[in-house]
Amino acid sequence: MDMSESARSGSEAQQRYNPAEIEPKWQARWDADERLYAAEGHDSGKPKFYCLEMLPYPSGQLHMGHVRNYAIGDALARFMWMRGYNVLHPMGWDAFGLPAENAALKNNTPPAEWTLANIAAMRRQMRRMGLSYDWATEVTTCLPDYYRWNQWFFLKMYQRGLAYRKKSKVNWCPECQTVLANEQVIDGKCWRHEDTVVEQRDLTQWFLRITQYADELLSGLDTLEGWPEKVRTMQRNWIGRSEGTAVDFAVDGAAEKITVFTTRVDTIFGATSVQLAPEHPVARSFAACDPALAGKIEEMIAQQKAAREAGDMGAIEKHGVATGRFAINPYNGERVPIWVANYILADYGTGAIMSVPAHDERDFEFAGKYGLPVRRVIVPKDGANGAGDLPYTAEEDSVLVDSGQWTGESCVAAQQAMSAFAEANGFGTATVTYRLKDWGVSRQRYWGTPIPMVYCEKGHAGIEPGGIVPVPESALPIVLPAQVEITQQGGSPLGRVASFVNTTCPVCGGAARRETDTMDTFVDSSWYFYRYTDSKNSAEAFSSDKANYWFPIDQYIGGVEHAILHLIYSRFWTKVMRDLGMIRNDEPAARLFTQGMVIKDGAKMSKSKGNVVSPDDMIARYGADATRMYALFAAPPDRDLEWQEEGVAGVSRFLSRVHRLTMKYSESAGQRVSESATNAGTGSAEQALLRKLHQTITKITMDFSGRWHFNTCIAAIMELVNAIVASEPQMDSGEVPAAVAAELFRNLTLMLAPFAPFLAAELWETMGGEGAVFRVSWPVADEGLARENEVEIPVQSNGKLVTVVKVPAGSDEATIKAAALADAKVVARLEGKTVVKVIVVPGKLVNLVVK
RNA sequence: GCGGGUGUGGCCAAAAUGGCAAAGGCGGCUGGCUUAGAACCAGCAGAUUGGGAGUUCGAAUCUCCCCACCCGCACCA
Repeated sequence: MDMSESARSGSEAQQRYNPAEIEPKWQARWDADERLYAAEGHDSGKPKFYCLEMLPYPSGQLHMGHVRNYAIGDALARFMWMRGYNVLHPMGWDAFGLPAENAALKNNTPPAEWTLANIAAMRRQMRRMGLSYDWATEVTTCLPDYYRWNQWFFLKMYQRGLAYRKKSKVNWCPECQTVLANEQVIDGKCWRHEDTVVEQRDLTQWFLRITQYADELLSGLDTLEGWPEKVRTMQRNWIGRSEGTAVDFAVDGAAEKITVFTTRVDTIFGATSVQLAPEHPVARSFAACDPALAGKIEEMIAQQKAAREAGDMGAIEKHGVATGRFAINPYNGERVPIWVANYILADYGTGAIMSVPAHDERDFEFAGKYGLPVRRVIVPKDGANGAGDLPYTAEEDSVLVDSGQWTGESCVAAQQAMSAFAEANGFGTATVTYRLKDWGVSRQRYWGTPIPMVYCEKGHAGIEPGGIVPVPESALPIVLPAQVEITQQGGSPLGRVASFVNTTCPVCGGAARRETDTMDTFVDSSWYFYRYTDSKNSAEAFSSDKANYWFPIDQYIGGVEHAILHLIYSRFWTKVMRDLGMIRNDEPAARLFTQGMVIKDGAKMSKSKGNVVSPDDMIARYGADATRMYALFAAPPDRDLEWQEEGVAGVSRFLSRVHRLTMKYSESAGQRVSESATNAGTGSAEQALLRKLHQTITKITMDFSGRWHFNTCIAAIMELVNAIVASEPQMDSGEVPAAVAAELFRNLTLMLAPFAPFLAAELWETMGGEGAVFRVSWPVADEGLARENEVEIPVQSNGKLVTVVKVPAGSDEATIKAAALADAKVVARLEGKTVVKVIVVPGKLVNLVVK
């Protein structure tokens, strides 16, 4: 009652919290100050901190996933500034890609225009959110000053044999009208069109030799301790390294041979057939003189295609057909039948296997179905001969039987010995196979980086007619023509631009045609974070000095959906740049954080589900501070977050409470704290408040350095504010001195700054604080003030609470025990019983074990 | 099938190393202020932590089994 009166009788300073007023005011000031969020030079004397969020595709609209991602990064960047770091916090645009072409078709707007307008709109939204980006370092991947370096890298890779062209079976998305990399095919569907089945086509395409780095990409994962284990596991699986042996089987009565890949060469004496993929060349050659077989193989291929299109490869039953031909096992000269089977993958290993039913689940099943013999050649070391059920797949503590000269050896030893034997006798070799394939980067699209290659029509010395000639570096960038008719069919749109296609050979000066495919947009995002360190450089992609200062990224933040695609390409690119001598780091990011999804009504927000919440609406209704703070408060950042508008309203209410309190006490809060608060009086209310304050500082500081449970940080701030509210009478009466109030509100504002920067800036100014609030030093907890001087010790009897006794903080075991046993309730409880044992945990509890 | 994650009041969620039957928010309820509502303010109620067993003086926390949901990978030789 006093309170509302004083609130009403208060001055203008007592206005209500109105984010619609204070946020634009601060935004205007921040926008006008280019140096505000600028990183300092290498000589700043401060430790560096590179805080990075994944750059968005400029669709034109920020969504809640972005808001969450950027709220996390922004809180961290501001905190690190307050901790005295030199922070690089950039933002950019992953601006090439198909949506711009689709929009062009739909609205008849050129992709460039559409994209740049979207970027402007989203930049505006980011500024409205108060995100602390250094816009001077902004990178836009669709501009020639950026993509010329894609071209430059491509040339470097070509020189080193890392970029090459080959004809192969590729994934084709009929919707995108372009090929896709393996990583971009999800369950047989396009990563952008989850209902579109990806087809297989034979095309000549450009590839980047990522497999050359397969081993390093794999072993490097072990060094990435700051990455989520989940992501590392996903990448390990994706790379799919597998050690084994390639063994040549001669085809009986023919010159051909079949090379099989096996990880269990030790079981080869148990091989009872050889199985070929339907597409295997030897299968084809058999089919050529066997129409019945040819028919069956065609059927198999057709069935597989149908299954893939139905997205249901698992449902297809394993089946095969005997070719009537035989292969010779080179270890024992045995003739085994050659089959063609639908479950053998043409593009893994050699597309052919030896089938060992006794020691492989799948071979066992297949042999059972077709009555192929099962021959046991491995037994447990200590078990009786032939003991145990088949298939027997263990390798540990197992030995070979019926395996010629290797009989009696352990599996592991035999694998090595038998590989060596094959090598020595010229019919095999130890081999490593990867699931990872080279990265197909050609796209038959317009809106991407032109591949800097031409085809010399007549050819010249060393180049056959139509041969590949790289464009010289001095001719870069190859600029994307502006006037292009975008259509949905008929190959790359660039192919129809005569002025682009027709050129001259840079070597012989004769007629030449330009490559009309463009690069996969994942090329753009593979190295953009290096460009941030030197985004205006027109002489090189970036200066090594600058990159070496800022890299590795100290914290990278983004969605887990990029665990394979973007994050494996980026790691590859980093290693290539290192080998080019441009950087020293082996990995792009020391720490990676993958935030959870934003969910609404139990499902991921999506237009098709109609459950999208617009950030603009939220900001208009509750303000940017409340919106972003809610995104941090509603769940730990790594978990999925259910968007509940009432929750945003709750955060908004909390902020207005902070505003009201700070305004009410702003005069005292504005006083310089002339004497150290540790010398303040000893009133219990003020002590309690100061204790709470310093406990809160400790907690938040800890959370920022470790696990980032911002939800609990914010909850802790709420607790502090609740405690202040509860002590309002004491503050009004002066029982809590003004100096203490000043200490409280000053620190409250500082702690709020990473989460609600607009309000923090406003309150800081009101209190007469100097400079930008997020460049003030982060508060340091005073342990003496945080410590309780008296602690409550629960006393249990057999684990059940009996009472609570108060003892001075730091009391020793004996004191606590004595206090507990002296308590009236305890005495009553113990009547007629025997205390068997007393457990005292100093500072924690007392547990009496009684009978 | 394999790998990873999650399960705490009506809802979102918190609880280093096991230690007061469990923070904070939303929602609900009561009261104040209001012509009334909104907003605001004061206060209240509400959970034996998916199920079961075990270890322990003591378990949301450790172990084992089971259930549910989610996310990766999936005929990889």
